[in-house]
Amino acid sequence: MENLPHPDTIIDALSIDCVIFGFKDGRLDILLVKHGEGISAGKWALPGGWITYGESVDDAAKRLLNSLTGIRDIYLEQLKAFGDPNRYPSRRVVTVAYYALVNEENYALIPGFTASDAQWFSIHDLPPLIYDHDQILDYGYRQLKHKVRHEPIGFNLLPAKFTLLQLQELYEAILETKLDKSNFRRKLAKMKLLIDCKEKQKDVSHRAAELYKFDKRVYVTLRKNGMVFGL
Amino acid sequence: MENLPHPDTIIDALSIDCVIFGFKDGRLDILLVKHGEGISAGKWALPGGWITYGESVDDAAKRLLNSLTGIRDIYLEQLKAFGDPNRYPSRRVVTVAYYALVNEENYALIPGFTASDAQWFSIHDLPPLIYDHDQILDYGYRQLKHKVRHEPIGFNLLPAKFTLLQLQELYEAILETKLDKSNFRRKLAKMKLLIDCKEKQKDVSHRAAELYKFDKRVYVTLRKNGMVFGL
DNA sequence: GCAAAAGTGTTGGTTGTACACCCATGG
DNA sequence: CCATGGGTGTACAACCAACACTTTTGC
Repeated sequence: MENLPHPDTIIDALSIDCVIFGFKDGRLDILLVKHGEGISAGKWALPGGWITYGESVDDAAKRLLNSLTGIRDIYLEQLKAFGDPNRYPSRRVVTVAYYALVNEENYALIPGFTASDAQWFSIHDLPPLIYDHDQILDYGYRQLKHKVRHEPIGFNLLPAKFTLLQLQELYEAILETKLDKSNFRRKLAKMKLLIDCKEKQKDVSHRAAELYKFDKRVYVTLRKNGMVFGL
Repeated sequence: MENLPHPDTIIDALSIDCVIFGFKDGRLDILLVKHGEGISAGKWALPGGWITYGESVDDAAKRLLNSLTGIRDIYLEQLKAFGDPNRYPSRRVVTVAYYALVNEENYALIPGFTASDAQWFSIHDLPPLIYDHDQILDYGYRQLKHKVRHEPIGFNLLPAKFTLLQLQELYEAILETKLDKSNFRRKLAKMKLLIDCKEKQKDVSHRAAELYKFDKRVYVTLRKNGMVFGL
C-alpha cells in the first residue's frame, strides 16, 4: 500500500464552484459570497473551495456551500468541469462546477468559513466576479434555460403552496419571455403535475387565486423521463 | 510567483476517460483499449490517462485519445466528472469523462502510448472493464439517448452521403427501438436538415435509394437551438 | 415472380397558438 | 366602478401515429 495523504488534506489541483439560483418576487437571483481571506479577499465570487482526500466531489460541494452560506440539504447537480490551464491565477486548478435552485425564503444566509459575506444578487445586476466565475455563471444560466424546458422545476424555488401565476412568473423570469396565461395553464393541466390544495390566497387586493402544490410522484417521473415544455 | 510544476508533469489527482461511440452495419459500438502497462495491464478500459500542467483538460482528452487509438480531429464533449473517493484503487483520482460519436470507417485503429490494443466492441457485448468504467459508460449511453432526441446527430457517425434507411437504423440502434419509416421521413423533411444529392445507391440487390447529406448550416443551428425529436 | 427495400398517401385524433371573454375583490 | 389579477372558451392550423399502398431492382 502506498503512503496515502491524510483524508483531511486538500487536493491542490481541484476545486468546487456552485451556481445557486434563487427566486423571489418574480426575480431570478444568484448567490455570491465575499472572500474574507486569501488571494481574492474582499471580492465577490461563486461559493466554492477545496476538496479533501476523504470526501467525494459531490459531498465537498454540499459541505462548502453549507459552511460558506448556511444553505444545506439541497439537490446540487454537477454542471461541468472547467479546465483551462490559465483560469486560476497562481497555479493550475481545475474546478468542478455545480448548480442548484432554491427558494430564498427558506434559508437565512449565514456567511461562514472563509466567507465574510453572502448575498443574493439579481442575475441582471451582478458585481465583477473573480477568475472565470462569470463564464461559469453564464454556462450555468444557459444550462438552466435548457433544463427548464425538459424537466419540471419549481419544487425548490417556490413556496410549498403557490399560485399558477407565481409558477408562470418563474418560467418567465428564467426564460426571459412572456407566456400566454391560458396556454400555460392548459399545458400544466395536461401533465397532471399539480394538485389543487382547495385553498385560496389571502390578503390580496384582487380575486384570490387557487393554491397548488406539486405532485411529488409525477414530478419525479417527469424529471427522470424528461418532457417537452414547448416555448 | 510560486514555484510552478513543470508543464509536462502530470496532475496526479486528475484523469481523463473517453466514451467513444461508433456506428457500423446498424450496430452501436464502443471503443476500448487494452492497457499495456501499469496496475491494469492486460485489462480493457475506456481510453484515458493523465493530464499535464501545461494543457487544458479538453486538450488532454484529445491528445490521449489520439495517442492511444490513433483517432484525431473529432468533437469531444465533456460528460461529467466522477469523484467518488474510492473509484480508483490505489489513490485518490477524480476523472473527467468525455464522449464523442465517430464513423468507424473513417479511422484505422492504431494502438499506441500505453495501450497494447484498441478495438470496437458492440455495446451489447462488452468485456469486463476496470475501476468504475462500466458506470461511466452507462452514464454516457444514457446521455447519448437523451442527446439524440434534442440535437441532430449522425454527422460524425455516417458516411458523407447516406440513405434515409441508414439514418433511421442509426436512430434505432441508439434508441433500441423501431421507428415508422414514413413518419421518420416526414419528420426529417420538416426540419430541412437533409440535402438530396441527386444521386443513387449502387450495387444493391434491390431498388437503389436516394443519397442524402446533411445541410451543415441547419445542422449547426439545430444543435445550438435544440429541437425535439418525438420518440 | 418474389424478396427486399424505396418511397408515397390517407385518415383521425391530438396539440399548440392566438385571442377574446367573463369573474371576483379591494380601494 | 375600475384596476388587477383569476380563470375559461373557441377556432384554426399544425402535427403525429398507424397503416396501407405502389415502385424499382436483382436474383
